[in-house]
Amino acid sequence: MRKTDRLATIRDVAALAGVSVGTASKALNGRGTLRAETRERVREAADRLGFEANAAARTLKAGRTYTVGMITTDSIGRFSIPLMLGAEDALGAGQMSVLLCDARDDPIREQYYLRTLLTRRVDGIIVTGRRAQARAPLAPDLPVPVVYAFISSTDPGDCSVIPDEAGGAAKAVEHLQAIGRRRIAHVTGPEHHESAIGRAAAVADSLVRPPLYGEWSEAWGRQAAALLLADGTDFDAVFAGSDQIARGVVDTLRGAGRRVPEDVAVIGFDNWDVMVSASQPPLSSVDMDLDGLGRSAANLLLAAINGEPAPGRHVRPCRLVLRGSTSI
Amino acid sequence: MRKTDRLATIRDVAALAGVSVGTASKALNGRGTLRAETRERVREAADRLGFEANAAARTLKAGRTYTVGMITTDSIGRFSIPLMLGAEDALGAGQMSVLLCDARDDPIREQYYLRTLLTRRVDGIIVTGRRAQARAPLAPDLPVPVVYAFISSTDPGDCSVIPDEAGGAAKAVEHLQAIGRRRIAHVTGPEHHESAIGRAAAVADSLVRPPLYGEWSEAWGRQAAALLLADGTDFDAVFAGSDQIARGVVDTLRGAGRRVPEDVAVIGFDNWDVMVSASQPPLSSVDMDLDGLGRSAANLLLAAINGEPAPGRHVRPCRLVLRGSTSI
DNA sequence: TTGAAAGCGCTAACAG
DNA sequence: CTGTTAGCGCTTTCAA
Repeated sequence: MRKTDRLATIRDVAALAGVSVGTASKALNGRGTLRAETRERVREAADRLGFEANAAARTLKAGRTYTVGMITTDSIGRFSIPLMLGAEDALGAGQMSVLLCDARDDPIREQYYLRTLLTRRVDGIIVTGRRAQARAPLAPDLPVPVVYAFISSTDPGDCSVIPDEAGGAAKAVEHLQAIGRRRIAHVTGPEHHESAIGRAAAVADSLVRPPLYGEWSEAWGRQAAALLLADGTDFDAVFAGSDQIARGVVDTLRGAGRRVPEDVAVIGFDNWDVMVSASQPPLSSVDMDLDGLGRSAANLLLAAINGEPAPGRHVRPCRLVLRGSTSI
Repeated sequence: MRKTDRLATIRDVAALAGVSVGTASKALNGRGTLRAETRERVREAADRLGFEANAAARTLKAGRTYTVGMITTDSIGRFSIPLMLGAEDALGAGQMSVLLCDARDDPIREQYYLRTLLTRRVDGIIVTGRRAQARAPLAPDLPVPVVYAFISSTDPGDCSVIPDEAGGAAKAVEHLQAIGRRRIAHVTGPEHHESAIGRAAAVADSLVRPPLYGEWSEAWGRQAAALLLADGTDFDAVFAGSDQIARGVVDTLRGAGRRVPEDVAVIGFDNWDVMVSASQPPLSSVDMDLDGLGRSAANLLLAAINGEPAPGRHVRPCRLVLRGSTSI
């Protein structure tokens, strides 16, 4: 970068190169037909001045900002981040920048950000959130394409990309069965939480007893495991609704002398590195591929921006990652 | 938001209201002297058309974008997030938007993003990263103000906001001493890691034995605790370099029959909610106030944008959060 | 092969 | 009190 104080304009470049601004523009953008020597001279001048074309001016002319807005409805957290990174990655490859908006569960903030994004004429908007759940559309009839990622829109005409949580849960239980477990317990989050419900429903038929609903915390995992031990449930596997729960379960089981995975195999959900690797033994877990979800969302958005919208709910598979808690 | 397909321009508004664009502009921005009735009529027209002023046009005129770039040098992670949120919060209050750039430890990416931000004529840039460490400046002589947050710039003339890690460490040890502990061990991260070194140096005089350096992981915490138990060190407190390490320490101590905090008091570092609350007992920990750091950085950037730069390293205090692992 | 000029949407200075 | 006009920086016809 050069040491200018005011950023150079194309007029400065043109002047320094001794050409008109039109010529300078062509030279810098490889348009039109210019003498190679002229082109070179302009490039050099631009270099010397540390010239960077003013995006606002370009936008004004082109009607495109090459910017998308990313709104996280609830605060940015563990789930939104990989999503955002995936999206940012895919968008960056297409030279798009990302405007970050953290609405923090506040509808007022959300609408404020929406207006900001509209004012800035973003080419599109990605909406994401902390939990995989349907939410009301951002606003009716927006003049730019919108893609919902992780969360989905209640309007089926909107474009949403969501993980196949039920499928992931099924995979977990199928694996437990494949390693010979038949008495599977399920410990998961709150009964009013869509993810907890959906995953539980997907595995209900294979459970040795009704799911235990509680919080998404290690403490609940410990509590639930104690409960299972206390009430005499005969179980040889636990499918946990989150890695935190799984870890609590594992700790308590081992504390009570049950071997993991020999006596009880355990599978978590989220594949959260910190949890799965700190657990003893390391946790097998269901990975929702948030990164891929974000990338998908970004690509769907890019397609929509280019006039090829793909409305509807796009469901992406989860994958099972196996570690010590299910393999001996 | 209205159902237009192309966003309305001020000319549409003016036409609908039956006034000139100049008048419309004044009406919408509360400038000049207009009849109240006219003002109202224009406002209504704007409303009906769902008009949002084009930011690019404004930018072109005003020379300001009301946008700042946020570059995370290493990938966005646990430390950058609260920072970013704090900054975004402070900036949002000033109507500034944030362009997110994740450079992922890749200098090429970083320079690419820098150019993007310059092209977009951001009013300023915040640079942040995963670890509190000095780094080379983004580039020499940038035409916009830059503030480094959490990480700092090796150029003392740059503006950096960093946590007082040494102070935080001192606080931790002072508290341990205040509750009567005299034989304090220190288990921390890699010996080549600035944070580990700085914190260890700050407490060296109060330690019962040289610090144990290892990884920033629970596994290392467990290992180190086992080591302390095995080599016969007589200790009644452990100051851990991270909450993860602390948690590993606690688990192993309890497993070996030492009571926490009765026999050994433990303090962690980072005050990472997931860790401190899942630990049994909950962990006392040093909080670097990343959120406040981000807010500070944003405010320093805003000041610099307004022509009042505050170069140099700004050190912000850590605070000790007390929980069960140090109080009986 | 190059230059001149119009115009993207908006604001502000100046006329009327 | 309102309208006209110039100009922010750039790209893109259209002429020369």
